[in-house]
Amino acid sequence: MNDDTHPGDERLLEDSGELAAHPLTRRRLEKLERLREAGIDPYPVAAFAPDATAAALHDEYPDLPPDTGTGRTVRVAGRLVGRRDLGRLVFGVLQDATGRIQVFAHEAGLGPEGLTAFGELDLGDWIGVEGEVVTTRRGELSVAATRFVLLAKALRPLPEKWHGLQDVEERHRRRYVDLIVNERSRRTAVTRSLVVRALRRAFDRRGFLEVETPILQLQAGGALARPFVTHHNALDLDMYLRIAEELHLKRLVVGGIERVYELGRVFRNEGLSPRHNPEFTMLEAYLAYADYFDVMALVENVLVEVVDEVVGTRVVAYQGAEVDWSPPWRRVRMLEAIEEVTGVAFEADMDRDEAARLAAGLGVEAEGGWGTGKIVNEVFEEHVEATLVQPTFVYDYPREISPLARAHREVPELTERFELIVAGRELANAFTELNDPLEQRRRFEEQARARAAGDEEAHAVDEDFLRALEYGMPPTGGLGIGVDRLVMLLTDQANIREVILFPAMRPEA
RNA sequence: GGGUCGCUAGCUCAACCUGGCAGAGCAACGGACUCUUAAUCCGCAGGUUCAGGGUUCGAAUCCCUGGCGACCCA
Repeated sequence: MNDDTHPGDERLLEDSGELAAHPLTRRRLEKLERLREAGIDPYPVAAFAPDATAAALHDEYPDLPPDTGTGRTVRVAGRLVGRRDLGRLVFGVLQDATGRIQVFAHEAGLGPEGLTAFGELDLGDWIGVEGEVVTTRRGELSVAATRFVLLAKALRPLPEKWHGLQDVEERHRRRYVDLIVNERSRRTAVTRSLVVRALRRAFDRRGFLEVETPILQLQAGGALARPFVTHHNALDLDMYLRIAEELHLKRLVVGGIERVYELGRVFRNEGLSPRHNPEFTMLEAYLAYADYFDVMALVENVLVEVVDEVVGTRVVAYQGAEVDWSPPWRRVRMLEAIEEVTGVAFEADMDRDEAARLAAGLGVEAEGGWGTGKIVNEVFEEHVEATLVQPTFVYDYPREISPLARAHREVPELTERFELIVAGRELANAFTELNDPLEQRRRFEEQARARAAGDEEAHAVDEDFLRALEYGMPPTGGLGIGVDRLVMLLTDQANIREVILFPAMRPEA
């Protein structure tokens, strides 16, 4: 290597912008050009077909003694992430999708020119290596290269080999780099995929039909949240990104799909926080002939299956606590849970001002538009939710905050709704669905009044949904599971951005 | 929206409190080395200290404004 300029440099530099401006990347650009001059394509097509992976080799030869050959020739491919150059002998570290394997490069295998070329590779380059599976004198399983191929040249340097990429902002903005150098990020991404697969399998096995419903909607309903607005040019119409899957899935139950689910992205126009990303993944499922107790059993069974399949143990560490997913999970009525923690006994049919007075005693100031139900819910969220570490079904939620849930069979101010709380946060939300179209209309109208009074998260009246209910929806139980939160719980991640590969970020400065 | 903290070489971090030549390790570059495992050894190079403004003889450092991020609160 030297610093002489080479033919083509001028054009190269013009084409490559900031890469040419920095010495580290400029050297790589120059190397790229020299490869081309030497007739080597730095981005060849289908240049190499690997027939082995790092993990498979380690699995197959776990106990090979040091300094041993196997007589088996393999082709491995991946990114060069480490190199120890001893002159006439070079150790490389190849990282593929399954793990890492050492490459042993010496003259006996590659010849002098080949060895030199191997030494001139940059960390980050993709290569393919063919050679015998051996162990070195120190016992490291390696591929003793007899041939290697450059598969793709890397023009930017990798982060530090030991500490990796630590800067959280940079890890999220450059997830590709994060994944290259941070094992935990890769593991989290894999676990997420396993969780999603296990959820699908659990619902599929129970006879649920997976469907896809509109994300672009004329009206965003099914949850109490503000939607994103977008615009359809051809129709010259403002449209909304969905905030839930609920109303369409229940239309499908009306249509006779008795077990239905959707696992997809929903969008809520709210702030960023360690637990909120504006787009996140929700699984909603509906089953006919069921009530919320049936749904509790379903949620418990499904999630235990997922935990067993993905984690393998039922006690899972989360942020210093131990979450024991072993069923049965505790079940407690919301009002009882509040009394248990605060010592204050709210009643569902309590006068609104009395509820406000009790709440004030607990440091929760009721706003003007809040009724008893909303006040009670605030008290629960403020004082109780965070105390529920082990999986807990909290049930019988106030009607006021549950416009789509069926009224409680005994207490009219309540609904047959539950939330599953784990590690102090809501993981699932479910209810016996409200299928009385006239009652649903009244609930929508209550919401419309709240909306008119300034509550931007209040539910809008959805006439077509009401029309669907008017055709008759069977008794139905429904549920929603926050998939991102489930993944957080199973990967011990405190921040939702760690379980979303490309989390929402403000534009770079 | 408010508060606290952070942003220094490609990466990981010092120097900031107490203003006085901006440093180390890794990566890179030149060299040595046929069994390394964060290889080792010798040498060399690398900076818009997030941006802008202010104070000062002098600012990475102190002050102000802004940007991005983390955490807490709403």
